[in-house]
Amino acid sequence: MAVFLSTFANKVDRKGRVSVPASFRSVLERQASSGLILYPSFKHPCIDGCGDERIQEMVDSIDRLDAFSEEAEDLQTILADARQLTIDGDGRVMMPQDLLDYAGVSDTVMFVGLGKSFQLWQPDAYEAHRTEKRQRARDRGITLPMVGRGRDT
Amino acid sequence: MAVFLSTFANKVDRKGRVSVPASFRSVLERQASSGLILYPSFKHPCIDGCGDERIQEMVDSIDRLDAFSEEAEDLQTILADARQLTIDGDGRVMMPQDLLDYAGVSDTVMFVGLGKSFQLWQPDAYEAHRTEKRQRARDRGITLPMVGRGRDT
DNA sequence: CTTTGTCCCATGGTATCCCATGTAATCCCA
DNA sequence: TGGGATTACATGGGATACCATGGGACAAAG
Repeated sequence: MAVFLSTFANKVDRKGRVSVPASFRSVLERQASSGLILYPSFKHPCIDGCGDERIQEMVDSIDRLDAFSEEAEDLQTILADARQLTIDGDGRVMMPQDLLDYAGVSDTVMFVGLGKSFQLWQPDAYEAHRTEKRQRARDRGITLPMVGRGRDT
Repeated sequence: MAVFLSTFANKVDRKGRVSVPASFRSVLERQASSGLILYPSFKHPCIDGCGDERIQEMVDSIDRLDAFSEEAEDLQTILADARQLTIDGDGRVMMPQDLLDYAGVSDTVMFVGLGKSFQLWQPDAYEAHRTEKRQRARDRGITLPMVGRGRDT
């Protein structure tokens, strides 16, 4: 499995530790990620996460924008706010308290797979977010222009 | 056989396991799928299913959209709701309870081949769905423009 | 010396593996 | 072509391994 899929609700223990879902860990390992990277989402009250690979792509993408442009500066704040966490021997990470606060997480956090990246949400907030997005997708008549169609991939 | 064809009614045992129809398994194996992927259908009270291959295409397609765009977010809900299941040595998978609930399945589930993908239905619901769709096709006098005739797709 | 993060071990629940059985389809040979 | 033998497949149950989680011990930092 090479992508982050599905959602998992895990507990934050009193020491601030959280188990990273096993399937997410295997994706990260495949990326040769030394750990995982978290940063506050600028669109939602949640935490964005990914592996080294994805951050590298983001850095490259930002680098391609005009230097000193407002857009580039804004996006660079993502990098400034990002935290690199190491996964311990039991598959857990220490969650920074300020990120937990930002997402409103107290004792349970949801890992949400988004393909090449993932998010961490407070359970109720995620449920609301999910329903809204799903409804919107349905209303719009969801379509996905697939790349590689017709190929025998 | 390279496509998902026909329908099969299989039992969900008390542990939540279901045998994947042998012909479906051989299609998945041909795709080099390590398992199969299920997600709740947008349009019907059933479960959509496919192999890794198709999900990978979806991820790539979403990845071409601008990161953080609304469109990408809507589509990512599919990935968030998706589950990757591994097929065990006996050709079975563990069905997630919430997906069973979504489709209204209790003890029997129907595997419905749709060519490049498939669906899982509660038997009665599927029968109703099937007659309705067949009736509509007949009423409209449906035709099918064939593509790629002669190709090995 | 207190606090905070890391490491190690223990535990309960659950998914996975392995083996057994019944049944239906297929094969084989007369 | 019929009928017994064999295989493939779906299904059930018990044993095992994995995973999320909690707590204590140790080390580093202030």
